[in-house]
Amino acid sequence: MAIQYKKVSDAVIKRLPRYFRYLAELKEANVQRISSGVLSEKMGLTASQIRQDFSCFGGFGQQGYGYNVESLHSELKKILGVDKGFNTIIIGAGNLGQAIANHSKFEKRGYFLKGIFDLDAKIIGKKINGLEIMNMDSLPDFLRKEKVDIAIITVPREVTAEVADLAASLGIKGIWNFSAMDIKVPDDVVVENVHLSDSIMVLGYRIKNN
Amino acid sequence: MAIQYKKVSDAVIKRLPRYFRYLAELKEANVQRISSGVLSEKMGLTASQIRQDFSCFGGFGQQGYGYNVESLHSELKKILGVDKGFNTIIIGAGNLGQAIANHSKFEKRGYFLKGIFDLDAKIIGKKINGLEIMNMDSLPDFLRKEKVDIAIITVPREVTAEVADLAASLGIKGIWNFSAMDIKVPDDVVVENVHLSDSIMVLGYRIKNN
DNA sequence: AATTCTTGAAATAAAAAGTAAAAAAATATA
DNA sequence: TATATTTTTTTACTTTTTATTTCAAGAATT
Repeated sequence: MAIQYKKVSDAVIKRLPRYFRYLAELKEANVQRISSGVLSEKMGLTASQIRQDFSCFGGFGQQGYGYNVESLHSELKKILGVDKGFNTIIIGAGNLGQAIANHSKFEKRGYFLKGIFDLDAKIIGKKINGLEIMNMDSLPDFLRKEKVDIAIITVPREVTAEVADLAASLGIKGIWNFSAMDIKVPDDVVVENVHLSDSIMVLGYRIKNN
Repeated sequence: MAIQYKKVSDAVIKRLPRYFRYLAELKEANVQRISSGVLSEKMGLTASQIRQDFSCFGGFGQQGYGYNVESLHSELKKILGVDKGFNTIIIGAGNLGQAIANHSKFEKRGYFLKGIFDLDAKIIGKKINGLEIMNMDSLPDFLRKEKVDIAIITVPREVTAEVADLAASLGIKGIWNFSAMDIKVPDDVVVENVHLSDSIMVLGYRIKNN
């Protein structure tokens, strides 16, 4: 694990994927080095903020030179855990669950889909992106055999709590929650919410008040 | 438009949909009134924060009584614009676009899908949730005829900027951006990002550092 | 060798967010 | 009706978080 001297602030953490995206772009464009000043213009941040952000994780830059794009990109990869990758399962093979399962980009970026589960007998057995939808009943056995880090929960509201509890009790480390509902699990399980309906409501509010 | 004396902070705005959800639940359960204290326990916030949040938009409560669930819910509805609703279109009818189009909950909550557009000749004409996927070419005409507030952009990275510019130039007021890319549009267009890959990376980071 | 860049770290400043508490208003109770 | 209680509203305060500035030191370039 990366050495971390003090707690990194939330704002910084949320910027990391964005840095990662820009670095990937620069790498793509065969840019070898970049200074915080140039990057700041590209990203609409201040140079000093960028330097401070990176310095939370150690000194990746070099005075008089800037940052090496390739190596900064791979540092970010490590920080985000994308280098080793994460195993995932999807629970809930509805529209959204299937869309995520089909989203090949996630595989490329180190999030490996190992299984898809649902309760609906009508779709169990159906293949999505090469994986058969399995019965929820087989989830405990499955998780005992496979090491899975992340459960992607795309089930209806009503069963969300139950599913989250189950996943947590089976040793899942993180939940990516797409249900319009708050999840309560022990502290050793991390929850990241994607509340789509909340998100569009915020958009609506901002449109009204813009 | 609701009277707004001073700028409401971002943190408050982001909590509004959550309040809205909880109020809906209470209404569902036929709860008539609720005090900030009781609500705070339910939601894991302090009573004082809840009162302060609501007071940004005017006094909806009554001393000695608390908040009337029904009327607070409908106030929130107005604040979020859900009462009048928003017309939307989806640009990009891939996996994610189709999943969103099929997500009937949005309709119920005041986001009305008026059209789906794509470039891919193979899927143009196909019906999703009762709407035919239209050719991007017809977008300008379509937007001249229909009053559309929100463009939901679910196209590949490469065309995101172009599509966003187009939508903005045609009078769209808000963009719900699902592309893993930052969008730059004039200030009269609001952008709300749902960067799924950013979100899962943050989850990964947190798992590693939990 | 001198000059120019550019980082990293510490200190500072600013902003945002949350908490607390007094004042006011309505309700409930006796 | 008077009084006690509840609970909001509003303002002020505190804390936390976030961002900026400054500057010494190191590296590259000329």
